[in-house]
Amino acid sequence: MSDDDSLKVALTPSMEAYILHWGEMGPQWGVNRTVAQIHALLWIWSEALDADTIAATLGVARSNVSNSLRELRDWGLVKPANALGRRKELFTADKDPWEVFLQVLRERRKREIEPTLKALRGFVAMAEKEKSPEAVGAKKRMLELSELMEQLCAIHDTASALPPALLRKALKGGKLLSIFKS
Amino acid sequence: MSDDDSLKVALTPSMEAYILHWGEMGPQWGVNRTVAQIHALLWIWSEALDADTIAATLGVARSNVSNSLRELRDWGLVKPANALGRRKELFTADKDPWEVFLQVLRERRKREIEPTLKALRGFVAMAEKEKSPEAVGAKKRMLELSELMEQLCAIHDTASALPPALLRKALKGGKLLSIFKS
DNA sequence: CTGAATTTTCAGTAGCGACAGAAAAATGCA
DNA sequence: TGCATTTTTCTGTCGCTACTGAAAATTCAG
Repeated sequence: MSDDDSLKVALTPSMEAYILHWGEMGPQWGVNRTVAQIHALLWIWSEALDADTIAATLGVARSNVSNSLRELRDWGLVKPANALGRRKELFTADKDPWEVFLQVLRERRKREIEPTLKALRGFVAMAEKEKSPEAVGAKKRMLELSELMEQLCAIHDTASALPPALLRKALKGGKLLSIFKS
Repeated sequence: MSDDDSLKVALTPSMEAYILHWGEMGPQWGVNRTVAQIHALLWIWSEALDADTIAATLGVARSNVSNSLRELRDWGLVKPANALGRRKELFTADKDPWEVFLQVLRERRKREIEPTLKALRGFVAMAEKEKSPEAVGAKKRMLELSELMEQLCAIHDTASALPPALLRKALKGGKLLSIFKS
């Protein structure tokens, strides 16, 4: 706590606890601690914050904040808020949990699922030339896996084509669940 | 490739490519490269393999395989196959992509979602005592987030209560998608 | 019970990513 | 256009995790 306290934002205990917890979760979701903490801070704090304030509040280097903010922008989770009359840039995060969730889903699909699916199809093509029994079984499995991924993508496509409000309502109301039971 | 080649299993090019790719994906899903590679190998290979063979095939230390296999057993992704008359233990992975996917879902829920949900409820309780406008907004958001997680858990519960075959059929047939459109 | 085969644990190492701090670049007001 | 403010890039360090190889423990045949 040797930082410039004058910039710090006054976190309540619950906010601090939340930010710390989120920071621990981050690594398991493919972003590092600082990135996750910054997102947590911007998500929980109503007003937009500038980079220096974030750095002071979280007790990390200014440069670290700069890099982390870029990553969050690449993820589509943080956007610049225009600073009326302010010199410093301000940043905010979308506050709607569903939007955040769906955005992470979109991004992970783009970054991981799609490339893997493409690679998988390549492997299947490669396996066409391989005639051993082992190779035949492997090819079959790789094909099944790619089909699974395609199905998941199709579900995602349909769901994300809907107006968000409708999607949320459908899931909340348990209407979705009924389909499984019929 | 200075290992004992005599134990190695003969991977086709497509298998090798698949294992390498999976190894790269692993870290983004919360397991390290070796763990992911071993799972890929056991998944793609029809017969059960012993630890030494795995080590030789992947070119990693025997002890590394031992630890990784334990982790995979903890994830419920690999199980010992009884070695009829063999001294060495053999291991296999479930070959069904859907089963693997659902198992990962189950496990991640148990390890990450549930504890976070519990923590979140604690934070909300903590926030009850905090009366500033900022704290009120934060509490509201944390509550919304916990509700989102509860809904996702409910969907997961319903889906996993079904016989697997039925679930797969529902998803494949696109029946699921229709609910969104109505 | 003894000793070989096998697995697990342990301690040390190496490599990689996160991070801080300094230097460079960019921005925008006078 | 010059200068102060702010942001980004760059370089080096630190810490952590994955990994190896060796030692310890376990298992099992004879």
